[in-house]
Amino acid sequence: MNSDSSSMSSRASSPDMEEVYLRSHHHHHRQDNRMNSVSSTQSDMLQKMSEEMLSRHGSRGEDESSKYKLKKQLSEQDLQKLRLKINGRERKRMHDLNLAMDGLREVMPYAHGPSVRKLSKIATLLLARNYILMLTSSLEEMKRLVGDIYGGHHSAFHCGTIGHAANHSVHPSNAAHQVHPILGSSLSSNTPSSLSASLPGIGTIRPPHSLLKSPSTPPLPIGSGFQHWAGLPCPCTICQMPPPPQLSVLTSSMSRISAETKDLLK
DNA sequence: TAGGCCATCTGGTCCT
DNA sequence: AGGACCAGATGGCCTA
Repeated sequence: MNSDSSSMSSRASSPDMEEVYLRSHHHHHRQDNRMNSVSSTQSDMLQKMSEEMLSRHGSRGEDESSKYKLKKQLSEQDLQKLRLKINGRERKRMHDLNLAMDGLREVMPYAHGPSVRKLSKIATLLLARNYILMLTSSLEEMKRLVGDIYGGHHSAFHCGTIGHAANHSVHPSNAAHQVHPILGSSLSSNTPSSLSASLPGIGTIRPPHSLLKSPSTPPLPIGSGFQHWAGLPCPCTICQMPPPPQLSVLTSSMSRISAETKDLLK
């Protein structure tokens, strides 16, 4: 499954393809050859197309019939140009969609790199969904815990004043800060099952054709190696400095999750 | 070689 | 009318 961007770009997904094609029918590329093979019969196809349109829609109203008669009246070359124009738009649309998919992959807590195979589209979407569910759940739990402990007056203090300043001598990405003291053992004791209980979607990467089950379906364990949930960020504003390079402390944990997810998706 | 994934083409439908 | 969106079909590439 090699679907990296280089291969993608090699597939003539450029919006300019249409123009290139219109200008010349000399193709050297694999994809171009395919297009050429398509276009070699294109005249026949277009002829068939217009004939089909007429026969298929012959019983329709006068408007539609005249519409297709009008289309029939277009020269073969015009029809071909129209088809290529439409194809080009569709290619561009799909290309943009793929760019958006790449953008989504970039912000996913997933090991990136030249040696790492890119997530498939379906895996990207499923992982993104689980990631959002996880973040939402984390946020809710964070709010709940802060509310429980400080009665909703969290903003009036800084966590450094309540006894874990030592941990703040390093950036939150430091391992010493992975389990936030505020959250204590309740979080560090989180097991995959408890996480799954609060996060029905997490760890539910499924085999093909059962990929889109509802979150209420029993989730699969995301991997035997995932023993605890650490790495929740400090909720206080001082600790909320922008995490380099792009994600929060959750990244390390989610990287582990996604690495195991990737294994499941192999 | 089968299956997964993908890009592309195509016709239909909906929207502006 | 033209463009956007969608889904089906097709065929190529890659991996187990």
